Amino acid sequence: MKQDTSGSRPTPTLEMVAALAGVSRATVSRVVNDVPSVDEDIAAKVRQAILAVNYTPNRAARSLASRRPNSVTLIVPESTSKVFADPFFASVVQGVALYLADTDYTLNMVIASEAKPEKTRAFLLGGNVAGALVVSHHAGDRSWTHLSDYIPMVFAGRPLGESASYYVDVDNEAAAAGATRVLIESGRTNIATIAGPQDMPPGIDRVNGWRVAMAEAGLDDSRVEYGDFTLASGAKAMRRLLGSGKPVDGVFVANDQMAAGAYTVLQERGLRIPEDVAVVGFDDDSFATSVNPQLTTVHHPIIEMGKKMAEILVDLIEGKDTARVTQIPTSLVIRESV
Amino acid sequence: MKQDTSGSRPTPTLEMVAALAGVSRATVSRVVNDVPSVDEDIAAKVRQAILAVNYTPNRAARSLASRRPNSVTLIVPESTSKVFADPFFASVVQGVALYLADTDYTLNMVIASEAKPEKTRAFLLGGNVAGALVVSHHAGDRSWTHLSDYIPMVFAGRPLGESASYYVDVDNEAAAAGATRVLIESGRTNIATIAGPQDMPPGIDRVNGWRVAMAEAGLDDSRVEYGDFTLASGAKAMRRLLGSGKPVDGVFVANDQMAAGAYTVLQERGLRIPEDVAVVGFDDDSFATSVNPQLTTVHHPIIEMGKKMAEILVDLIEGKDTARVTQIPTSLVIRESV
DNA sequence: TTGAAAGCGCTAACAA
DNA sequence: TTGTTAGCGCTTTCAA
Repeated sequence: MKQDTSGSRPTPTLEMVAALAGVSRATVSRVVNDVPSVDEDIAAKVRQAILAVNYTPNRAARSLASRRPNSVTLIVPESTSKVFADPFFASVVQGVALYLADTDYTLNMVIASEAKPEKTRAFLLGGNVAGALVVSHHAGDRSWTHLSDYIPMVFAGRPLGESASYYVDVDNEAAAAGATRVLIESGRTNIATIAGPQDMPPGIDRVNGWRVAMAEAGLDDSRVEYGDFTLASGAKAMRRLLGSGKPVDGVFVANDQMAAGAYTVLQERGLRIPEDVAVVGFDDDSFATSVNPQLTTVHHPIIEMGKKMAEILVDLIEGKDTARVTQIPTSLVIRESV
Repeated sequence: MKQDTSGSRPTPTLEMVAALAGVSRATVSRVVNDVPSVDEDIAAKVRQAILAVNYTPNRAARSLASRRPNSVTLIVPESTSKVFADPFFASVVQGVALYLADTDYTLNMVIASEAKPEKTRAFLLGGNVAGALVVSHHAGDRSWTHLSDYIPMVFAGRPLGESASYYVDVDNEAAAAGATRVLIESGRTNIATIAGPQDMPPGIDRVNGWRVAMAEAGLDDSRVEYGDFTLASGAKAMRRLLGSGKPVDGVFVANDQMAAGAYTVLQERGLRIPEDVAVVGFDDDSFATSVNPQLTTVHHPIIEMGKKMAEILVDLIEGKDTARVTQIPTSLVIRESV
């Protein structure tokens, strides 16, 4: 870093702008905060002065004087952050950051250590933060729910069980049903599913969606094998499906990673996709396109989720009332696997 | 959020603690800031009062009064954030956050839009931030380097070309050479490499490491095919290697994802790993263990990188002098592919 | 519509 | 070793 030699002026303050524009600090403050009652000529002069001295408001002073924090916190439970490659996390953060960029709120992040939650609690409740977002990999994790009583909080994903908190999610069940219908409409009749863990909402909702579509078509909805959302578990589940002796000509897989696992098994047995068995995935992550033939899947708009979470949080902070649950629409991406 | 009904007291202030402990605010401030010159009995009394009223310092006030910002910013170039599944990013953030958790600095994040960089610039230079970290996927991206003249900055990864900035990285070349030696020591003699893009430092350095090891063993170092670090590109490169007619009994692949791609080709040709061809990867990410047989690879300590970056940044902020380049050690993870 | 003045909660000389 | 005092840079009544 360069030394702060000689005459390098201090960071410009409101005061300096006021002096240059020939008005009071209060007026400058009003201009900066877009208070309508300012004479347009004066406002223009002030804005010019702001540009001239290259003024940026001091956030700490602003927050102190206005008695309201200007940052929101993203809480990442330590367990989540341990999941090494977590595209979900990165994309939610991206969406959140993109939304907040257009507001006056700054985004800060904490890793919430399960060991000493008081630290995080104190930080959040100490009046330093306007609200918080929780991105937990296990969408069932609600250890922070109780803080909703004190500051605005928004969660990613439907909670397991009842909850009075705000959250945004996709309609996993409806999307899964839609994906299954693609299989059905392609003429497949022996359709199985590789489901996710039944202790997290996406795992539960996605099989249910499959069941709904199967039932409405009058097809057998008993062919389900479970995985844990990893590639390896998808391969194992596919092996079990194939080993059962019953025919399979279509599979709805609860996420793309497991679908990629299923691909390996299908292909090592010489089964063609989609001719012999059609596959539909869920998430539309990097696995969907890195696989051959490319996977038809449900697009999970993670960045949008992040944006929506931030939007709802800001609304909450500003006292607007909003719905507790927000579902963002998914879409089906038709590629080559059906 | 619960209503702020009736007698709910305001956030406790220094003043309240002082009153309760029967001392001046200055003394409380000293205790909070661990100033040594405080009488231990008084300090104890103060600490008790702090607990009693559940006091948390107001960060804005602190920052304002001390005239120094208490947050550091993580800059994520928009192009990086577009990389959907970026485990690298998530892990660096994790390391950074873990380190900062034990300091008084708060971590905030901005997505730096390439469209309007002035916004980010203004934020960073407005005196609101003590320092910044840059995590760019393309380690060559140095569009923020010039800010180093004004605030402390630390980058992830060796820059392309010269640079006067601070950065932390692994010694890609040495690590690649080490990985290649494992292949050599296992008795392989026809060793190829699948290299990464030659416009980013890791791509360059890793082939060079391979060359070093090959040369020192007196082996032919001409068998190189290039990929772009994706799984698909690794598969293609492997296909080219196999199609060349020359024998291959070992491959050093510049990252695990491409190694996974190479696996698929090897296995579809009926070649056994490691019996027919041994493979060593680089990164030790989730691909390394999701593949069968599990991949022997170089462990890239990303979280450690994040921690180190934060550590160096804090040192810089506090005026300690530190080395411009910091290399963190890698290790070889021996699994089943050699 | 504008300005004067009183703080926001804290730190940091300076004095005692 | 402790307290007094004067701000940090801004917002926000209140009066004009």
